[in-house]
Amino acid sequence: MAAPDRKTVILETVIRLLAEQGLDGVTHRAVDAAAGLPQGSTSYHFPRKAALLAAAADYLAALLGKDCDALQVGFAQRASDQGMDAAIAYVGEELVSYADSSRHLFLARMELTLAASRRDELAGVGDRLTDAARRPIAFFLKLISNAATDATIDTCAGLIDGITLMYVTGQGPKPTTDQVKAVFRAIT
Amino acid sequence: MAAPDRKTVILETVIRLLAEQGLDGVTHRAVDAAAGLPQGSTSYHFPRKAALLAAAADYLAALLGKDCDALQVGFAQRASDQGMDAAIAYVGEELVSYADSSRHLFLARMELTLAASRRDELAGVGDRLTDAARRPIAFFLKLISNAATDATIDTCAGLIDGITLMYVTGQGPKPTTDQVKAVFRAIT
DNA sequence: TTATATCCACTACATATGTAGAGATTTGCG
DNA sequence: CGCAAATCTCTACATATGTAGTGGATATAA
Repeated sequence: MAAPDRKTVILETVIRLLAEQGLDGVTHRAVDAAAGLPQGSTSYHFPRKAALLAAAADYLAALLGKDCDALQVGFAQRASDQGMDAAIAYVGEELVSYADSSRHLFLARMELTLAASRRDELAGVGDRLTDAARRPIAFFLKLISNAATDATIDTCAGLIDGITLMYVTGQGPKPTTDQVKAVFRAIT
Repeated sequence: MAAPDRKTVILETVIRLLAEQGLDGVTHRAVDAAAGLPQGSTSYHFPRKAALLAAAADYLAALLGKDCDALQVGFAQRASDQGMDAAIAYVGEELVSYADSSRHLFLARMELTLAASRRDELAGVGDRLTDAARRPIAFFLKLISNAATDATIDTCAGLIDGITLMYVTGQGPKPTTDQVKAVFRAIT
């Protein structure tokens, strides 16, 4: 944590603002203020707004990647300590509790995915984010089922995102591990 | 179609802009221009931007309601003409083809739901939209299964939204009727 | 018809925003 | 140290945006 890089501070603030205020809450000045940096800092490091958003998306994808790595490490530990079943249960629990623990990461991803789907300057950003979000799903899918094609993974990732979105926006109940497992089994 | 009401033209344009450009593409002047109305028209009818968005959301909810009504009428016709199985198949097909036919309605709903979840001025908007989107899901669910609780309907609506969102943003494959049915069966 | 209220087109203005640039400051390195 | 390069802070400016106001057109009712 010692002396966090300026750009990193900015990108983390962008992700937080995306989650809290949406795309139009992200302005150069708003980022400066929210990060406690002097006005002009964000403009200096990311003069183009599209580049700022693209950089934030890549940073977000990296964060998602780290979470997925941690998940796999946690799985491996439990698999050797408590056996396969407990390890699988752990991954399932982590996936659903992720809706709470990483609410802002999820919301930021939704904002960026939506924006990327219609803004040419953000071409590719959506794919990188989706790929990062797919990884833990694919991991879990392969744990509980042997037959997991790309199409199946896509579908499951979409399903998980959907119930998470409804939950996170206050429009639906919190997903449960059993539901997730049932859905996965139904698809595969 | 004769002499469409000014406010209606404006609200339809807002929904189109929401889908095409997102929340930050919706400004009073942009709506005027996209609707081919003189500058100031949108400002006159909806001075507050929050009121403009709320009105657009209610209009969108009404559109979704009409589509659902049409779905139920279509179902009733086919049920008497071709029997129950064909009627159920029809509803299932309509639900998945909706991702294409009403792409812009779906995207606008996502934008508004996301915005409503964090902006106090839009309180209630998200609920009305979600309720409208839930209706056809609930209808289909009750057709293919007898046991359909509110929680089940919520979950299924979220699942459908998720795969639709991934498809519509170019991040996933097009959902199929079989998948939808399988998911519904798994949940109920 | 006239009176009246609504609807409409246009203009005005304060603020917010993206972007650029000019100095000041810090950092890396011989 | 001394100097060059990178980094930072601040200011400036053209445009975009939300919002208000001002007449004129139009419809409606007595």
